[in-house]
Amino acid sequence: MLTAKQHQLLLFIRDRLAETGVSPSFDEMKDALGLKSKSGVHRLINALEERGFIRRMANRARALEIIRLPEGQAASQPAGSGSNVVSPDFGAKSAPAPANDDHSVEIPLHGRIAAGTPIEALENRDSFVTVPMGMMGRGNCYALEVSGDSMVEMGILDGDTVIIESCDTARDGEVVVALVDREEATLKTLKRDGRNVALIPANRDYNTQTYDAGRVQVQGRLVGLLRQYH
Amino acid sequence: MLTAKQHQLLLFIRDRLAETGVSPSFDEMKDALGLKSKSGVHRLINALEERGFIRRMANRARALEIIRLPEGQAASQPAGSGSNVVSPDFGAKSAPAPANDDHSVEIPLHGRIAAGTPIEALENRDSFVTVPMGMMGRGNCYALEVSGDSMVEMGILDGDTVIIESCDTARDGEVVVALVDREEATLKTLKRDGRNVALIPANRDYNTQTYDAGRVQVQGRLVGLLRQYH
DNA sequence: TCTATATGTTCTCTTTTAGTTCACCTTTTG
DNA sequence: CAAAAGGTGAACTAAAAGAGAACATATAGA
Repeated sequence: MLTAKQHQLLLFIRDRLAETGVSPSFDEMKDALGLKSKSGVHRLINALEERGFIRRMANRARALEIIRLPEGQAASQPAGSGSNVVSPDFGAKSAPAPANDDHSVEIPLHGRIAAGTPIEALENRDSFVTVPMGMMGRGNCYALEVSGDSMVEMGILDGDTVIIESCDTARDGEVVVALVDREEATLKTLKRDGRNVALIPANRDYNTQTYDAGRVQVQGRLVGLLRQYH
Repeated sequence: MLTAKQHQLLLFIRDRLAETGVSPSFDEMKDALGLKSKSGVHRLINALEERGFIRRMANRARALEIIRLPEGQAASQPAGSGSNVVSPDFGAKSAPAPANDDHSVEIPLHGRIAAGTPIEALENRDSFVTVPMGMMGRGNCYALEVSGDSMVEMGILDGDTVIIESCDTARDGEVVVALVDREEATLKTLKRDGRNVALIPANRDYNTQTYDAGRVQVQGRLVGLLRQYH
């Protein structure tokens, strides 16, 4: 899964975070790995992000976060709503009224989904997302956080939260969560072609992958999307 | 995740909250960090809010609240409210449960917005949209339905519902609802250029419109987006 | 209602720190 | 061998941080 250097860097970041609570800068990581240029670090960081081990805020200093660790070691709590989140108690002045009836539901956030990597199983069962009722499908739904830009041309951006309705079949042209070889979960448009199944990204920089139908398993279909701007 | 200063400030706020139950004022934070101006504190607070470590109420004095702490340390309970802590009653919940608490709010759907046409005033006062709490800004919010494709390259598609926080100013680069000549409302990225204001679409087929600042009135800024797939 | 005080927000300017990209080279590995 | 991973250095861009002042807003009391 990881190369030696990537692994080394990941552990260094973890230690720094645990010790000081502050992520290391590229220069510090460069020194820690004994490198002389930080562009190497840059590439390693990209690799770690692509593989779903860390998350970071684009163009922000020291904004790294560890999402999981390779085999064995326990991952730390991800951002967002962990168990220690406390709900605010806004005094409602001109504030909109809380929706106390059945206009919304909470569904579990099962993790992140990226092109070419498994869903992080994110066993945090205490991660939930509130979703407007109307956005749910009929079946059982859960949420995933999108990682990567393989679907940008369909308006699905990195960081978006997608609502997935569990199902094991899909119509041609639907966007689905597909598991390939029981390993890699991806969010793609599905098209069938005889015995083959095509998983089509919405980004010119990525290629359509075609597999034998037996290798692809549909896990759900896209029914909604939430995005927050900061 | 955090820079040294951000981390330092966060811990200071936590300690103050634990000791006195009251959040420190900007001046106190300024002194605690050894600064001579509180504008720096303001920026740090914004960074902490953006990263999801604290929450605050707009224009309220000493209204900070710690949501979580960086790796390791446990978040402290907020002063006044012990009752509204998210209860860890997972396990029995594999089916989505209705959200009967304050995780979502209903905001009015004010109509549709398109490039170059006024918002259809949609005086249906009975149109509401349910929105997850976390997606709201701090101010007064309302929803609009997007019509047209002038923002597709930012992942805002025809038919999407956008959440707008009412405000009359915006920072450079923010996506805003702008009223031109008190007539045409559009959803665009705003950039200032001296006396002029540019409204930039996210679609190669549309042109940036530049107006004298006096002709453009900001009505709100984009804070969230909802999309349903059928 | 007016006003003083405390507090929070914005703005501009400057310096420092940090992240990104690129061209090119070397090492490792399937 | 070829591809992928790793490494270097430099130029460039952007964010963080500090200062100081003007302005906005909330609250309580006259």
